[in-house]
Amino acid sequence: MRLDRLGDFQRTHRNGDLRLDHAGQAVRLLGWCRRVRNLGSLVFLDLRDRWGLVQLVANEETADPSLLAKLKAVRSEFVLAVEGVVAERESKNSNLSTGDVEVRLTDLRILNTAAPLPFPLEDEGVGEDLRLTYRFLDLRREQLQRNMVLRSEVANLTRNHFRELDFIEFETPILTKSTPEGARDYLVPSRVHPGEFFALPQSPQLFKQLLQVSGFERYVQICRCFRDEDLRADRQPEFTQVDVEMSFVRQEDVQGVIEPLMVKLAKVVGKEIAAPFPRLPYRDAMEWYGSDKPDLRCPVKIQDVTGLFAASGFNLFRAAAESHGHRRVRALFFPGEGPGALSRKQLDELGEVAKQLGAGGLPYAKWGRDGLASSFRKFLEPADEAALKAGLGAEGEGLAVFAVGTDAQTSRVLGELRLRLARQFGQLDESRFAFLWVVDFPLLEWAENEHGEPGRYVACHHPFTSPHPDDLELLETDPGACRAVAYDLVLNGFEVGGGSIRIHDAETQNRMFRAIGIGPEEARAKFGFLLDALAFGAPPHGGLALGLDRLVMLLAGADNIREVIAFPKTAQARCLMTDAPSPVDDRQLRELHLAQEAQQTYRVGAVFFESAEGGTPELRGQALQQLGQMTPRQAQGLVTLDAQGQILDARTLSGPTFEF
RNA sequence: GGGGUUGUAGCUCAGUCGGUUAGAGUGCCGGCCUGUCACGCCGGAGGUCGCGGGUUCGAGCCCCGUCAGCCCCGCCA
Repeated sequence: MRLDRLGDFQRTHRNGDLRLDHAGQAVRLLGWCRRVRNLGSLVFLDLRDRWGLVQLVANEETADPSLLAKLKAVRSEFVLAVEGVVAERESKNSNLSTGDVEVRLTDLRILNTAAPLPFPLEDEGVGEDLRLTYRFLDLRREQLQRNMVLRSEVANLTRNHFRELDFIEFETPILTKSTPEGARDYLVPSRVHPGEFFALPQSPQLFKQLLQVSGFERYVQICRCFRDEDLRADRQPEFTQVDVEMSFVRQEDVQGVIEPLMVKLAKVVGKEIAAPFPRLPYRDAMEWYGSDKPDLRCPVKIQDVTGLFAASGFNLFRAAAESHGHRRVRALFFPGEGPGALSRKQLDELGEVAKQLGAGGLPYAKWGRDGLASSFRKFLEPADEAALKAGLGAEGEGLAVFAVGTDAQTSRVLGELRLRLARQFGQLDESRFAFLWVVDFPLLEWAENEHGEPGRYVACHHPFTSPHPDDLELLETDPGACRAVAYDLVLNGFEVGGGSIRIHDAETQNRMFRAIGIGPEEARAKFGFLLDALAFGAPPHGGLALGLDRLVMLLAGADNIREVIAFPKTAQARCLMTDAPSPVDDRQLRELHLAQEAQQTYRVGAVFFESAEGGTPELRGQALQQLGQMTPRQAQGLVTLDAQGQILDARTLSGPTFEF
C-alpha cells in the first residue's frame, strides 16, 4: 500500500476533546484506527490518540469516491491523519465522552499500515508472556496507558513536593562500588582495570549520606536501583526509589516530610487519608499482626491465650503454658456468621495452609448456629469454653484458630492466616488506604551461615543505621536486643518505604562494624571513605527511601508491579521483548578480561557431533532438544557439559547460522 | 535452590474412559449491507496439541525428562 506523508499536517484538536460545541468546525486529527465498521456505502471508523477516541464517518452520497475507497482499505491500528467537519450524530453513544458527535471526513491520509495484532487490545485475559514479548503493543492498552500516566503524575508531584520544601535533587553514580552487606550486586566488569568490577547501586545510601557531610542538608533523588535477587509479584531486579536524606533531623522530622506527600498522592486516586499515620513498634506489630508490615485494613489482632490453658487437659496447649514463655498459644478470632459457618472441608484446607507454614496442624474453635465445634472439643468443659470466649473477647458466632510454638513460628502462621481469612470473610476493607509507620526495629539479627562458618549478627536495615540511644551499650552486651532508629512506611500490608537515622560519628560506626564482624581492615577497605567523612564534621542525619513502583502499584490498584513498569522483567529476570540477557561475542569478553568457561563450553555443533559419536541416545536427544529450543535469531549456541558429558547449561549466541 | 500451577488455531478456551477427519467463540481473508459503535449476514483459510523421549495396536489425554509464563518459600542490608 502506498503511504501518505505527514507533510505539514498539524492536528487542530485532540480526539477526546470534541464535543457538540465543535459542531460545524473543520478539524484535523491524528491517531490510530481502533476499528472500522463498514456498512457498505456507509463507513464508520474509531480514531484513537493518547487523549481519547472519536468516531469518523463517510458515506457514498456525500464523500469523494476515492476517499471512500481509501477508507475501506483501512484496518485496525493503521495510523491516520484526517480532515473533516464535526457534526452532531444521528444516533448518539452515551458510553463515549465524544459520543454526541462524529467527524464527517473530507480527507484521509494513511501514514502507516499495521499487521493484525498478535493479541486484541481490548481483552484483559491475554497471556502475560505474549504481552511482554509485544510490550510496545501491550502499552497501547487503556489500563497500561492509565498506569503510565499515573506513574508520571506521582513522580511529578513528588519532585514538586520536595522542591517546595527546598530539597536539592542530585544524580549519584550508577557505576559504583560493590558492598559486602545486603543484596547481591549486579556487577559491571571494568575494561580499563583487568579483573576489577563496578557494581550497580542497590541504593545510593552512602552517597546521600556523604552529601549531608558536604552540607546540602536536604537531598532527594528519584533513582534507579538494582538488586540481583529472585523476583516476586511486587519485586523487580531494577526498580525506582524516591531517595531522601536530611541533616539535623529526628525520625519524626523525616516522617513529617513524607506524610503530606502520601496525602497528596492518595488524593490523585481519590482517597482522602489522614496524617499523622499511626506509629507501631516492631514488637507490637509482630505480636498483634505477626508481620513487620501489617495490613491494618483488617482490625483482627493476634491474641495471646497461653494463660487460659495452664490447667487444660489438652496437652499441646498446657505444655506451652508450662514452658515459661518459650512457647505460647496464640489465636485469631474472626467474628461473624460466615466464620462461624466454615465447613469441615474449608477448615481442613486452612489446616493444610498452616502445615505449609510450619505448623503441626490448625487447632480451631468455631461457634456457629449449632454452638461450639472444636478440634479440641473434648478438652473444653463448659467453664473452659466460657473462659476461652471471654479470653478471646468473642461474642456470638465466629471462628478462632490457634497456633502453638515460639514467637517466630506462631507469628508466621497466624500472620499469614490473618490475611487469608480477612480476605475470605470480607473483613478486609478494600476501599481503604491504611498507612502506618513501623518503628523501633531491631538493629541486628542473628544469621546462621550455611557454609559451615560460624553465624554472626547482620544489620536488619543496613550497617549505617543508628542504634537507639537508650540501647547503645547493648551493642556489645546483647546485640540482638539493641533497637535501631529505623522505620518502615507500610501501606495495606506492603512495605512502601524504609529509613533510619544514620550513624554520624566514626566511633559508633566502628562499634557497629565490630558488632557485625567487619574488622578494622575490612572496614577501611570497604568503607574508608565513609569513615573519613564521619571524621570531618558529619552532621546528625537521616532519611528514607520510598519504593516508587510498589507505591504506584498500590495507587493504581494493580496486583503486580509489572503493570506499572513500562518494560519489566519476567519472574526469571528476563526481558521477553529484547531477549536480554543474552550471550556476547568472545571478543567482547576478551576485552573485559573475562575468562570463558573454556573447558566445558562448546559450540553447539561440537556437542552434537561429540554426543552423536560417544554419548548416549538420551544425551544426543537432549543436545538436539536444546538446539530446537533456540529462537530463530539465536543461530548459534553454547552448551556447557560437565566431565560426564551431562549438559549443565545451554545458551545461545548471535552470529552466523550453524548448519548441521 | 525448593514447592505449586499453566501451556491445544493469531487470541481466549473446550476436548468425556486412551479410540473415526482435534472443536467453539473471536480475530484474519473474501462477498453483501446507509446509522453502526463488541455492527449484522454468508463463505473461506488457519493446528509441530510447548519441546524430546517412552508405554500402547492406538497418546492432546498415561509415564519420564525438559523449556517457558505465573504464584509462593528461601533470598531481598
